[in-house]
Amino acid sequence: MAAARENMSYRDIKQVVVDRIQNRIWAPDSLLPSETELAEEFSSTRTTVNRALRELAEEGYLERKRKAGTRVLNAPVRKAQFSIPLVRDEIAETGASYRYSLVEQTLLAAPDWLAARLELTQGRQVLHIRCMHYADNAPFQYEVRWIIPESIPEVLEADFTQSGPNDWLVQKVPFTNLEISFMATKADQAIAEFLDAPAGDPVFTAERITWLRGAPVTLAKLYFAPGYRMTTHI
Amino acid sequence: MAAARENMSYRDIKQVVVDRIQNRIWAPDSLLPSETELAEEFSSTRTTVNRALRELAEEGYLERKRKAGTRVLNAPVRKAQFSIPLVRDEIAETGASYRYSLVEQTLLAAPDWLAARLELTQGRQVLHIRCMHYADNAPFQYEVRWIIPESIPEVLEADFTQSGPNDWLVQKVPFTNLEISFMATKADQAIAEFLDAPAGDPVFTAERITWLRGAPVTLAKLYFAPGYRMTTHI
DNA sequence: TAGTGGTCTAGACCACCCG
DNA sequence: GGGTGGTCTAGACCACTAT
Repeated sequence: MAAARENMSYRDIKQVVVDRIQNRIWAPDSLLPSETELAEEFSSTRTTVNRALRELAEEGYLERKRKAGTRVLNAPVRKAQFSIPLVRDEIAETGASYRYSLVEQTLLAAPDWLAARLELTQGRQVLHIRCMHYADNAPFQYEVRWIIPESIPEVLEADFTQSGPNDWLVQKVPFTNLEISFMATKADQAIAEFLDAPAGDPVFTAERITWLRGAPVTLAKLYFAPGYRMTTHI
Repeated sequence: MAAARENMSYRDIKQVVVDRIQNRIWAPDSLLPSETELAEEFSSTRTTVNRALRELAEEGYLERKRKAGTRVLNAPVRKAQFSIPLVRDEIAETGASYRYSLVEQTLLAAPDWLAARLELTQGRQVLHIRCMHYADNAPFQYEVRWIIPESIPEVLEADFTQSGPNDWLVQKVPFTNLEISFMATKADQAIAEFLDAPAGDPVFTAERITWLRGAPVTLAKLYFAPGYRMTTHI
């Protein structure tokens, strides 16, 4: 069968390994030859084989343990990757025009549920923003957001009438920790009105919490217009 | 400031780079020093620096181009990763007990929408299965699935009374291409009944299509019980 | 065309952990 | 204890692309 070929790149090796897994030459739960042996078979080096196997492990095909060796995973715990783009970009990518509109901006005391969610001490001041994102003038996403000025004081001077808090935050808050949840919620009166959907209808919802070096910066609830699907291929 | 240290691993280097990005020492859109320069600063080698920067690029922090160099990304197109576990495992992880129950199993001609969705020629025979997954005897997920026997003939002999098609497919279909979508749907009568929720309520729904070497194998619609959230941290 | 990242080689030491 | 993967080094050639 597959005789040793010359000049196999780590990509080639990945492909061969995946093929063998898919064709059950290496069945689920079975042990692969050691890196050294594979390097020999592929007339390659252990470094190159290592990279191939390491990436396949990251992709969920293999499990690797020192001494134990490399094993084919049977559970397809394949990792789905979603990129979480800015609404603006998400809309632009479909070729539609993007429009933003501010609905409300107020400074208020953090409601209890928010304080609990973000682990704030009570009575903290927060900036509350509601806004809309349109694609080709049709409602695309209704955004309800809370920002903690204590974590990012400049926000009190920011102007959200022309562009959304998302755009602003991206410029101000470099890279942080995120928690993203997806769920289905029932459209209340406000959501229904802004998304132009019947009240009570199901709405695909994302909740996104952002931290900057341990301090909570913002919580956003993103309500998507009816028909929205989040899709990925692996 | 940070003087060159000895023995920095690629992990250390990643950490330093992330810190510098977060502290705006390397601002968004700015260019990093070349790998060679960084290797010198960190008293390391280009290989090691390369691995650190490569991984950070995969994680969405950096953009790398030959000749152009390595640039800090400003758009936080951070990639959210979700693992898509078997229901059984997902339930087990919460510590709850898992129970499976078959609702219906029929062989029928593929409905038009399914044929279109899977790019089947019309009139193809499909196995239709409906089943339930319970966590601690409470409804957790209602599964509606179609399997194409032509792609995997053994399915006609399989027994789905004791365990679900998911478990069976995992054993039979090694690794394939997946398309996963998430959306919010409205509970119809059947969904409502099985999930023990009011009809018309929003239901978090996953649709999963699996291919085996280009041939469509199965389409599954997974309806989650009220309150379900899919969450990830990055 | 020159500079950057992409990749490979050959070798080494080490950490982990199964038997 | 010994074999496996994890990582690092030092060097090389190459592919791409900005200029």
